[in-house]
Order: sequence, then structure tokens, then C-alpha cells
Amino acid sequence: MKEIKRITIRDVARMAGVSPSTVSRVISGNPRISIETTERVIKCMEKMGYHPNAIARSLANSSSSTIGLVMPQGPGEALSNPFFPEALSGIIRTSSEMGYDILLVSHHGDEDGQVNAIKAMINASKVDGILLMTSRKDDKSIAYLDSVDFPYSVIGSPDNGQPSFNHADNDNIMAAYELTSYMINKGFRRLVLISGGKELTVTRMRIKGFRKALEESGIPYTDDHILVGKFDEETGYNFGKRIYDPANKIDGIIATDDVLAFGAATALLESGLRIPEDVAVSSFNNSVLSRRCNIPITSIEINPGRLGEESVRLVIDSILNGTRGKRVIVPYQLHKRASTEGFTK
Amino acid sequence: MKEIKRITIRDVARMAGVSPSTVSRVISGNPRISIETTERVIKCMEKMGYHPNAIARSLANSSSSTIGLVMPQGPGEALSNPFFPEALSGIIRTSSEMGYDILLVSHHGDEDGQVNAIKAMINASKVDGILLMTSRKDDKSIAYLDSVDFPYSVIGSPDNGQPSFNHADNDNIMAAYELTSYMINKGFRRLVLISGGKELTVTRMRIKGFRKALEESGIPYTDDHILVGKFDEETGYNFGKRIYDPANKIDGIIATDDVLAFGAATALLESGLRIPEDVAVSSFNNSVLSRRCNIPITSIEINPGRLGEESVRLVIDSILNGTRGKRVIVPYQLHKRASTEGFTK
DNA sequence: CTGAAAGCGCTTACAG
DNA sequence: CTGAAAGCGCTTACAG
Repeated sequence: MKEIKRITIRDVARMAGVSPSTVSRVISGNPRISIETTERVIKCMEKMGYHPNAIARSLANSSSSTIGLVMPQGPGEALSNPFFPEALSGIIRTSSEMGYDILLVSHHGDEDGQVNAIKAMINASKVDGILLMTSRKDDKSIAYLDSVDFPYSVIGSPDNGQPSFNHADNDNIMAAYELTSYMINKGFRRLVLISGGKELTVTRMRIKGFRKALEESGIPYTDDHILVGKFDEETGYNFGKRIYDPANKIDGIIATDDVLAFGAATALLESGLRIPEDVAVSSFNNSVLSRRCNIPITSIEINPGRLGEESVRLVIDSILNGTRGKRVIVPYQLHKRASTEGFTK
Repeated sequence: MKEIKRITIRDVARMAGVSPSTVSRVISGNPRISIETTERVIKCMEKMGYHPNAIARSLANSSSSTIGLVMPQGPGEALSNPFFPEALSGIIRTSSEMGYDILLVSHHGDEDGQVNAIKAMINASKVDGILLMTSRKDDKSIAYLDSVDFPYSVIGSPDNGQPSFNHADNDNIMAAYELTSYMINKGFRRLVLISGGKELTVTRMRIKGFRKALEESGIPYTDDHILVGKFDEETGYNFGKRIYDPANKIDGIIATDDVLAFGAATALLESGLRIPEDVAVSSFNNSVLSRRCNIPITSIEINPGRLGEESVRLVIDSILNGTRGKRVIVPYQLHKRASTEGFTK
């Protein structure tokens, strides 16, 4: 950087013929300064190309206007899921609109590493709040944040006994219920739900909604209705191959993520089954994959951008007003496509 | 946050019976402090649960140990490409290892918005350097960074006349050359290159390598060999449909991204063509898509994580040592798969 | 090897 | 409506 001497509040004050205090008040929009003075000072700031030093501000009023963002772990996990970039995009846009910066919390592998990274950020006064893009069962980061009563919010739903849990989420029980009911109404009654990580709250909630719809339709629910593996195509593919066995008489698959649905669909087609004539397929996340693949897949749009946006509002609300334990529900939409439509059983 | 009074350097000093200066020197590892004093101070810090205030440090030595990260624009663009999370992962890991934080530069839509966001970060002294994950032709952000001689680095290659352009990239000319030569040697000689954004340097370099390989094999190169659209599956699909026309006699496709290859392959298969017997397909980025789809696609691994890592090293080198215009080449690997193998023409 | 003092650039009660 | 002064929590020449 060219070593131009930094222009400070003092320089502006001198040029405008006022005190630094006055300039400071103009910057922060203090209403007690006369209009003439305000205008004069602003003109001087522009003339000199003055920009307030954010670091000095932070130190003086002990607030950084920065949110620490904890992203999903590693590239293998949700980072590669299309959900992530969309949510991130919403987070960046909203925080920027609300005058907050986003600092990434680096996560080295394990959970304790993440907790330590969060601790370090907080202790160093770098952030005013924390935003967790995912949470797991008995999340240690959340336990820590609760223990120090530091402002935070989460995308997803609480597990249990987490008092400060500000969170933005879809109504996953309702969404799974609606999707399952839709399949049943179309005549697909031998359904199976395939999913990743059973330890994730989202999975458990969708299972609940799925079960509720079955039982309401008089279909007895058993554990055989659930196949749980990982959130990847391979898992979907393997489950698809298992479902193929005609003895199972499965006629409908509900996947909790499009990559699973895609993998399963691939396996079904390879085995010579038709979609939806032999087996109908539906899913969550409404990703490009679901829209563009050979047989477009019926899928639930969960609005990741909105989830990101609301979670940012929640942390900031938590920082500014001490809000704790608040819940924001983001609507979802069911998109019906060829994988379940155009055929009546 | 519980209003516990912050523990400062003064508190530690008092407890250890030394001056704040000494505590400060212990923190920064100043070698002129005696071992006994150092140990005593450290013990006190631990006992009191002291953590240095990063903001105050930054203000005192005017350096934030923070890198401003400019991500690809919007969710539509490269953000959804698997390249992105992998590169990001490398960036986070490396910066954390090297003691730097990552602050996201929020990008509202257009290019000027991005430049302004970068300016704001720099003017507010929030960052010591800037890392650009992508660059376009005549990039305004780069022009600005050059004009103020602020430390930065880029993933990708310079366009022209960009003096400070520290960058990490693959040898894209060589990679395209090698991939094309491989296809030619397999007997596929009526090749077409399909790509997104011609304004991107990466596209232009790959075209160069492609052309070089053709010409060395005595295949006259014309503009008909190149199809340029967007970096999405639809583009690939449409090109795949066009290629289908037997009059073209195309027997090989080289895509510059797996989503393009995937789209094209879908179109070919739909049209009843066989891969690779009728048309061989190869690509770049070695994404899950290329590895796992029906017919695994031959693809070049560009090592996004390494690109992220090296670009971080470059900004930091630029911050610390004033390095400018340095280039780091990250190796690539060709992965041969069914879309070009197991068949000899 | 260690300390007193000034300074980083802002904010904000307090006083007028 | 405005200013002088103290303070945010560190760092670092300077002096010893």
C-alpha cells in the first residue's frame, strides 16, 4: 500500500473548524448537531476522502458489527450441497444490508476444534454474534454459546434443552407430511423414505411427518419404511438397487435430498423399472439436479436463501435486543414433476 | 453476553507484578524478556483466563491479520460449481494455519458494487489484503487494487497489464493440450470444444491448448471447433443436441466443465448415440458428477483446494513482503474413464 | 531485561 | 448545539 498518511477525524475537524467530537457525532448521525455544521463536515470528509477507521470504532464502543459464520464441516459434507451456496448468498446479502460483516470461523476437523475456534473469536472480541449453518445432536458449540450467553442463531431446529436457540427453519414435519400425503393420494402406498444422517434433527422431523401421513391413511408404519445412510448419490443408488427387489413391492420413494433421489432414480432406471409407472420418486431441496435430470423429480423447495436471511436477522436481533430462543419458520413449496405426475395408479 | 468485566493486559500485569509493556512483550513472544518473567506472566494469563483483544491489537499496530475474500458473484454463477466449496475449504484451512482471518466481501450484483465493497473494507482498515476467487477480463477490482498498490492475489490468470497480479492457477494451456492429444491418440479426430464464458481467461487458455494439439496432429483448426455458451447443463445439453447431426461427423467432445459434459452426454444418449463408440466425451474439474454419472466421464482434476491454499499464501506473501506479480502453478491430473476408454477407434 | 509514556483513531459522558 | 478530556486495550520507541 502506498504510504499515504491516513486521514483521521482530527484532520477533518481541523479543516471544518470544529472539534473531533463533532465530526464523530456527524459520522454516527447524532441529531444534536446543527444542519449547517453537519453539511460542512460532510463536505470536508468528501473533499479529503475520509473514511472512518472501523477498528478504532470497534475498540471505542466495544462492538465489531461482525458476525462469525460457522459453515458446514469439510468439503465432503453439506458444503458441496447446493443448499449451501444459496444459503450463504442470503447470509451475505442480508448481513451487508444490515451493516454487519461476516467473518469465517475456521473449522479444523472435529467438533472440539470448532468450539475452540468459536471461543477464540469471541474472546478476541472479533465478533458480536455467531451464526451456525448446521447443528448436530448435542452440539458442543451451542452448549458453549449457551454457557456464556453469547448471541447466536442457527439454521435448523433445536434438539433439546437449548435455551438460547434462535433459529430459522422450515416446518419439516409438515413438509414431509404434505409430500407423503400427496404421494399416497396419487395411489402410491408402498412407500419408503431414504435419508442421510439420522442424528440430524432435520432427518428426524421428516421421518415424523412421513409417519404421520402414513398412519392417517391407515398404512401401518414400521422401521422397514426407513432407509438411512449418507447424504450422497452412492447411498441413493444403493438403496435404489435394494428397492428393486420385486418382493418389496415398493412403488414410491421419498428422499430427503435430491442427490439421494437422483442416485435412487439412476439405480431404478438401470434395473429396467419405469418412473413413475413402477416406482414414483420425490425429494427435498429442489436443486438443479432435480429439475434438469432425465426424469425431472418432484421436490420440495426449502428456500435456502430465505433461511440464510432469517438466520442473520435472528443473530442481529439477539445482539441488539438480547432475543433468545426465537423461532422463524420459512415457507416451503412442493414442485410436482414427471417423477410422480402424468400417471394415475 | 454475561457482563463479566473484561480481563485486560493491566490486570495480568498487576497480578504478575510487572508492567503492561512486559505482558505485551510476552504475548508477542519478544525474546528480550527473561524466562522466569515469561513463565510467571503466562501462568497468570491462564489463571485469569486472559485473551488478548484482537481489535485493540489491530489498532495499535495497524494490521488486522485479516484477508478480504471476494467470492464468485451470485448463486447462479460459480458459487454452485463444486470447484467453489473445495477452493473455499483450502482457503479457510490455510489462512487459519497462517494466523489470518477471512472476512467476506459482500458483492451486490454488479462489478462496481464489488469494487466499492472492496474499497470500503480497505478504507475502514478491516483487511490487510484481498483474495479474489475469480477474475474477469478488464477486472475493475484488480484495476483499483493496482491503483492503490494494495496486496492481493487471484485464483486464475492475468489478462494483461496487471502489474500486481499475484496468482495461483493451473497450466490450462498444457492441460487442454494434453487432454486433446490424448483424445486424438485414441483415434477421435473430429473434435469439438464446448465451454462457458469466452471472456474468461481460463476459457481462452484452454482453447489455445486445444488448438495447439489439433494443429500438431495436422488437423486444421477453425472456429467451428468451438462452441461457447454458459457454464451450465442446459448449454451442454443444447450443444449435445446440435452435435447429434450426423452431417457434422463429430466423434469427440471436450467440455471445459463437467456440467457441460454431463448435459452433452445426456443429449447424446437421448439421441441414441453411444459413448464413447459414437462420440467420446471428456472434461475438466473431475467433479462427483463426472465420476458417478451413468457413464463416468474422463476429466481433468484441477485441484481446487491447492489453488485456494496457494492463493492464500500469495496474498500473505504480498502483505508481509510486498511481493507483486508472482505466479504459482498447481498441477493437474488426467483421469481416464469409460467416456473415452475401453474402445479403440 | 524492564518500565513510563505516548500513541493508534475513534466514542461519549460531562459540562457549558 | 459544541468542546475538552478521559478512555477503549493494546504496542513500541525511548530510556535506563
